Amino acid sequence: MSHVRYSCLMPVDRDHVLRTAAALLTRKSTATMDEVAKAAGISRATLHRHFAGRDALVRALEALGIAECEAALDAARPDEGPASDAVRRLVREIEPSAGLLAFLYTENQLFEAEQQNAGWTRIDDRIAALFRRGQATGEFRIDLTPAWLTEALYGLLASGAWAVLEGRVAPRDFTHMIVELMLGGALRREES
Amino acid sequence: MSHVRYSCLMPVDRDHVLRTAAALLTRKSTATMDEVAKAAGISRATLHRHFAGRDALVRALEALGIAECEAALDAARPDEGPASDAVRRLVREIEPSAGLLAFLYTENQLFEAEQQNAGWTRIDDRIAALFRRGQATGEFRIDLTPAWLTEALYGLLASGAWAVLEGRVAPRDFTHMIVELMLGGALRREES
DNA sequence: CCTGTATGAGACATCAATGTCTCACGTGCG
DNA sequence: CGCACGTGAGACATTGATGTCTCATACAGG
Repeated sequence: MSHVRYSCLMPVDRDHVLRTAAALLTRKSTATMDEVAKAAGISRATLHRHFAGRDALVRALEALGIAECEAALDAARPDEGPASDAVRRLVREIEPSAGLLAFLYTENQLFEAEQQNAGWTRIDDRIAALFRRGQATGEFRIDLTPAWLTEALYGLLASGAWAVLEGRVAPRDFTHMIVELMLGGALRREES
Repeated sequence: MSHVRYSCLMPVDRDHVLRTAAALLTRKSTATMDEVAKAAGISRATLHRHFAGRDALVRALEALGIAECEAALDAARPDEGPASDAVRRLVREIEPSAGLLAFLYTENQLFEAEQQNAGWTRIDDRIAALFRRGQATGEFRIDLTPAWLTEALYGLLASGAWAVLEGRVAPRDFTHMIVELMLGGALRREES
């Protein structure tokens, strides 16, 4: 794994293919292998050489999404300082992956009875733990369960990604919109 | 259109088929016509007699979703009283349709360049107007745009519907969880 | 220069879902 | 009773995506 072999005109960059596929599937979750290949600038044959099939591609995207989520969680230091600041850091870190997350979030509805990737459970637990910590310190209200807050955060990330995609929200406002709604809600606060 | 003809054992109830389909597609958005027919307790042939194809079925579901949303908006009286109470009424009224809405919300990602049903625009406008009214009266903060609040409400409704479906949230808490997060956010309020 | 390797293009079979059709059955109605 | 109507079951062709294959090409390295 130390030396990479470059051979032809364009030595297919697995990571580039995955990111292109993620961007496409975020917009059109039913895109065909042919469309994914064209979007990545490679032929369908080559795409199929690197990912055995559509399933394998989605699984690879899932693995990428999990990896990015965990990296975001690590970078957000969810155990340090006020929980609200940690939530803000988390959303900021996770923003670049929001589109991919939105795709996987809806795609996961397909994983019905099957065992879902253990990575998601780990991420769910870490995020729920953050909200639980905030409740323990008195920062967060306790009538909203950590599980729901976690789920809601996913939903808002997906909504935010789509809203930006369709031009209903400015990209630069993404983090602010999500964090402020998530933490403060729509009601105007009495100056505290 | 005044008298209905009953003919055979089970005179297919169009509304029943639609609601069964909605419930199924909420759980498995890729269900086939065969699965939809089985879920509704009719044969694929009969299903196809009532809905020309999958497209027609989805369109019918869209029309149903729009109708239920508008009915919920009417019942919620969005122009009366405090805007926050109106939001609460709206979520309560829309709760039974949340599953269908969640399906349509993700399905709409497919309506890429096509003209989306004008009904959604009308609903978007009415909900956005409610948030705008709340901002005008000083109830709602003004740094979150009405368009984003509307989008976020859709996202939370979908998240809530799925969370209930998977048992992560108790059905009876649905409205409370959504309204409280939407309006108040996760932060604990200073006693106001 | 020659070989190895990965690609692009395209042909091909396969499979699942769809849409269409026919036919037999059972019920309501005349 | 007999007719009309809607249904269920199943056969059938069609379509679109998928997975597999072959072959020509182009570059890298020896």
